[in-house]
Amino acid sequence: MGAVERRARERTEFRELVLTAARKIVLRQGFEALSMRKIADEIEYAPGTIYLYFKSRDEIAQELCRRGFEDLLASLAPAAAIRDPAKRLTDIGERYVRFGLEHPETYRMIFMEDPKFADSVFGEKEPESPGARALQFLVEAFDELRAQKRLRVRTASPKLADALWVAVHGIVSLKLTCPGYPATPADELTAIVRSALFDGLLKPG
Amino acid sequence: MGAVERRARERTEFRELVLTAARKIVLRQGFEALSMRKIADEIEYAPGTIYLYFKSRDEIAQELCRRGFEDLLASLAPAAAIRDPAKRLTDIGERYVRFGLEHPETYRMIFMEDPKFADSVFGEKEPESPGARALQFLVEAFDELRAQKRLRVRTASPKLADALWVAVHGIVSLKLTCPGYPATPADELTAIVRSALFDGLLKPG
DNA sequence: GTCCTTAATGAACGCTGTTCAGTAAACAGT
DNA sequence: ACTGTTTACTGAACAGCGTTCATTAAGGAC
Repeated sequence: MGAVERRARERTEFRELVLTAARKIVLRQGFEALSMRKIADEIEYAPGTIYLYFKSRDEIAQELCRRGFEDLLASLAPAAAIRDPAKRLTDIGERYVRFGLEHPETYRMIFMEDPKFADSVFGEKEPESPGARALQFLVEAFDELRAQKRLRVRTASPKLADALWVAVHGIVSLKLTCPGYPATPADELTAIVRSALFDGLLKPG
Repeated sequence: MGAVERRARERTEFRELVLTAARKIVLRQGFEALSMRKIADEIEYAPGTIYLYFKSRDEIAQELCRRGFEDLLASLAPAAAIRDPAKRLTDIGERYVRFGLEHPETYRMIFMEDPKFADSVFGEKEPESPGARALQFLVEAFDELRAQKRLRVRTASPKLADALWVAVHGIVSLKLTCPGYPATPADELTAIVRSALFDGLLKPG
């Protein structure tokens, strides 16, 4: 009898229903406006029902973060096709900033709210948390640059990757928080940071 | 008769009482735990009373931001004594990062929450909002470098100032949101960013 | 002493996350 | 087909939130 399987399927279907509704609310009204009662209204169930499928509001938010981060990774993926590691890093940076500005609510949720939400992306000690995977992408590019003897610093690749990450994150998060500041457009900031980092880190030519 | 003056004084005294209590709560329990009822409890007044002195919770939060930013500015001030503009910029960056990490709740409140809070620092169209004043501090240093012909880029000083700002902000805000990431310690990140920016922007020597 | 302005209250409204006793429907066993 | 049990779901309830407002108590003026 497939009763057990059917229940499992219905369970994931209901979770999907909730997450879809939650995502819709976050996109339309912002993360802070996400409430269990609004989700319940949206899917036409009583508020209590959601707690039969999710432990808490935080679990829903964390799942949204996990998926949002997957979206971010997917938007960076095309850069992998670029052979030259320096150009690849540039492309990743530009894509990262673009994603953040085009999906402000998603980006806020992952990188600017409570640490416990970011935990769902970076937290798990697994060797391969989604966040660690993304960073590895950067680390490899720096390793390639080093192998090609194009780096003029001895700084370890993971540290260079972190530095690049904080820089692009700074651009996105400041733009999302301070309306009107920084006055310089995001793409110009990205270009300045890129040129400064690369002219500073790479050998001429 | 000084009745009018006395009322005005009592008014600012009560506001001060509220703000002090609010600050205490934010520091002890975090910004999200700040509530009108907790403030009322702390100062031993009814919740409604606070509304006779503040328009809303947001007004209190904005005033806390304004003061928090003044504290940040004050913590950067000693850097002004440094003659060499490059060393001055380095010192400002280090002080900025240190302030952010040592006052996480204050920093969060100003730069990572709702844009309306940051508005109290950067918003007003006055020529001299606190935020604009702070940025001017950076702009002047870059202007000095340019006057000394030590810059190897033509990029306008305000844009270079913005770029430096987003970089240090990136370090602080990522450290505050992602526990454990970036793995590289903040001071190392600061050093990498500094060296990359300066080696990239400044002429050798 | 009376009047009037002002300060302060605390109950109320509608919202929040979360829990839980109660109900109704689906299923299993005979 | 009927009973017994498991399951899904509800909606009322609790504690807390920001905010408003009619009501009360106190202070100053004449």
